[in-house]
Amino acid sequence: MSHFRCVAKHPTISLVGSSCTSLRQINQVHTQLLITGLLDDPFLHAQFVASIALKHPNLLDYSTRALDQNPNPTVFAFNSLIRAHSKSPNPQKSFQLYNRLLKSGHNPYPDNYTFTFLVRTCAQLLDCEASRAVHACVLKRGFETDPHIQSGLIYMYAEMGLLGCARKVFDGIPQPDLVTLTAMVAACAKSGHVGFARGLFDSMPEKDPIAWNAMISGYAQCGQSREALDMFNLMQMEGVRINEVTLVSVLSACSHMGALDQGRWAHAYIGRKKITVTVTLGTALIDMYAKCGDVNKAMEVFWGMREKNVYTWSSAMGGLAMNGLGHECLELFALMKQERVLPNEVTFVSILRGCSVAGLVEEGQMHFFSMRKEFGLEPLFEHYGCMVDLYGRVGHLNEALDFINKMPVKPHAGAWGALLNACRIHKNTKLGELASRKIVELESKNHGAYVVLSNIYADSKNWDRVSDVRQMMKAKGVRKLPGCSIIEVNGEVHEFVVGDKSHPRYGEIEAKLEEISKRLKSSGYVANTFPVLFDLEEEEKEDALCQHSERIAIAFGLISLKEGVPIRIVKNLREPSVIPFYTPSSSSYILPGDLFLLPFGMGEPLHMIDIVLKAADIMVHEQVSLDATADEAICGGIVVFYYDSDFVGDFNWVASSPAQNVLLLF
DNA sequence: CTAGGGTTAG
Repeated sequence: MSHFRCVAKHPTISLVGSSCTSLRQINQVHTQLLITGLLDDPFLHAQFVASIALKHPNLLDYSTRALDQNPNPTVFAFNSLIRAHSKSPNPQKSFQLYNRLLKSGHNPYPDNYTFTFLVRTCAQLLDCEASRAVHACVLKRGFETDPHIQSGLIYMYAEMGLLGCARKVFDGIPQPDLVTLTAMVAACAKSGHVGFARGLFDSMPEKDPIAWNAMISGYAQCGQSREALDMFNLMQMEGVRINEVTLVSVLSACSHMGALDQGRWAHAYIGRKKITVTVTLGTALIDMYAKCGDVNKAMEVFWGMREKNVYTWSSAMGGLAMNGLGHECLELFALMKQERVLPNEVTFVSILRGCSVAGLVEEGQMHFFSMRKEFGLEPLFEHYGCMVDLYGRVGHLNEALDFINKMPVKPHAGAWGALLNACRIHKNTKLGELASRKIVELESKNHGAYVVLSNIYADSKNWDRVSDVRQMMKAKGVRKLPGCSIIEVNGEVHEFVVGDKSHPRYGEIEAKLEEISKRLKSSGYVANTFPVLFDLEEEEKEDALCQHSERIAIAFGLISLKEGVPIRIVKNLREPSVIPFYTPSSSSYILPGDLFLLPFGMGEPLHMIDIVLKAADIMVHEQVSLDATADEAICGGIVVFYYDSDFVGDFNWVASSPAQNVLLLF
């Protein structure tokens, strides 16, 4: 039988991998191999098993059964199956194969290959017990010096959040190579120690594109979007090859900071460099456009993709919901089912949000129940939160509370948070108190609960209570997250916090701020100071209002952007970001001095603010609730028009949110 | 004949 070994690839067997697409064809080849006795050769048998296992992952049972068709299967055959199973939906089956390998006689012992695959299986399963066992076997058999296994172990421990273990492995390597170093960089970043990752990255004697990608995605995953983009610029300056993965991380960073210009640039770059838009890259583009408020562009990318997976569908649906297009979100879900793509938990978050923004309570309930019934998906905390939001937004506060009380799991802060938010929208102080108390019980450092509660009190002009909350926050050392505003100018991102004087052009900014104030006052503007900064004196309030980070960012936009260019301010507050969009327009029905904030997500505090500049007079206000009456909403120069279908033809609309009956015009 | 590091949605 040794003469078979001269054959690099037996023609019949290579047929199985390359041109057999159906089970029927594989069966035919298989039968041939059995009849001719070729499968008796362990070498050819292994080749056969390997090619089905790796090229037809759906037929794993088939290839596993084929293992028995040779009395003495080789380690290679076992390894191929273990490897294939490690990537399958049932990775634990690779352990069964490993046990069979151990029992299968003296000659096939597990080798270093076997363990690289088993380590992968552990990482896939996030199984600590199994990881310890596999690691122990590695040590027992002396494979711990194999660099493939070392990097695998680092990856495995990082996946499980055991950075200490990853580090132990790493420290045991006398001369870590490029791959193990990159694995460690990624491990540190994944565990949130991105600064440490950077130190390690900088110390690397050589870096390839993958190492750079690890660093960039590390920043992006830690929420350090700016650093991710900085890193990307550095990568370009150093002339490192940029690939698809780089751009996915860059787009993700853009999404999180609402950097539409940078995102568009990345999109153009993909086109210019003829980079293939894979499913992953396409999904990242959809997410970027949707989160930056350009939902039309997001959908354009979506429809242009020929391959779509759950991520793609969920992102698009989530993007539609986020931009107030609840009905469209649900239509897309119908289409997704038609295309036989199975939804997962994340898809249902998008669906429920779609129902929520469209105010479709019953449809939301229906989907919530169908999750388990139709798709076998157990609702997670997020879904319960969405349901509370669904009831709460339309004003069914008692039902929302009822839903919380009947939750089969202990209500989490998010569920109470959704209720609290609904209480703010529908001005229910009593229930709001309950909800915020619950949140604080669960998360004592949750500043949001205090802030919203104090907003509820401020709303009903209950100043004593407002001050109580304030005192409580001080006593417990709860601090509000500093809000910051980001503005892009010529692709460069500038960040401002309240009262920020650190910008190199602050002198000009200050002059512009004063000019704005004067012009607004001269046209009769009176600062609307009561909802914010309640513990200050009136003059201080007004002063503080002028120091808002949005205002500073706008002033900077005014001095640095050309007239007619939209000023786009992105806020960092709270995830998920809700981002509106703008359309520059030449027609103007509004007087100069008006400022347009385009809020999305009914009753949400503004996370992202788009400002369309028509004239140099601008005023900005912290936030506006969509539940405010039109009169209330027109404060601080913010104009929010309530939607009236008769208006649509007359106005050049910027953004509309039919579910909220809000139309924003300029 | 096989193997290691980087990627998307909440």
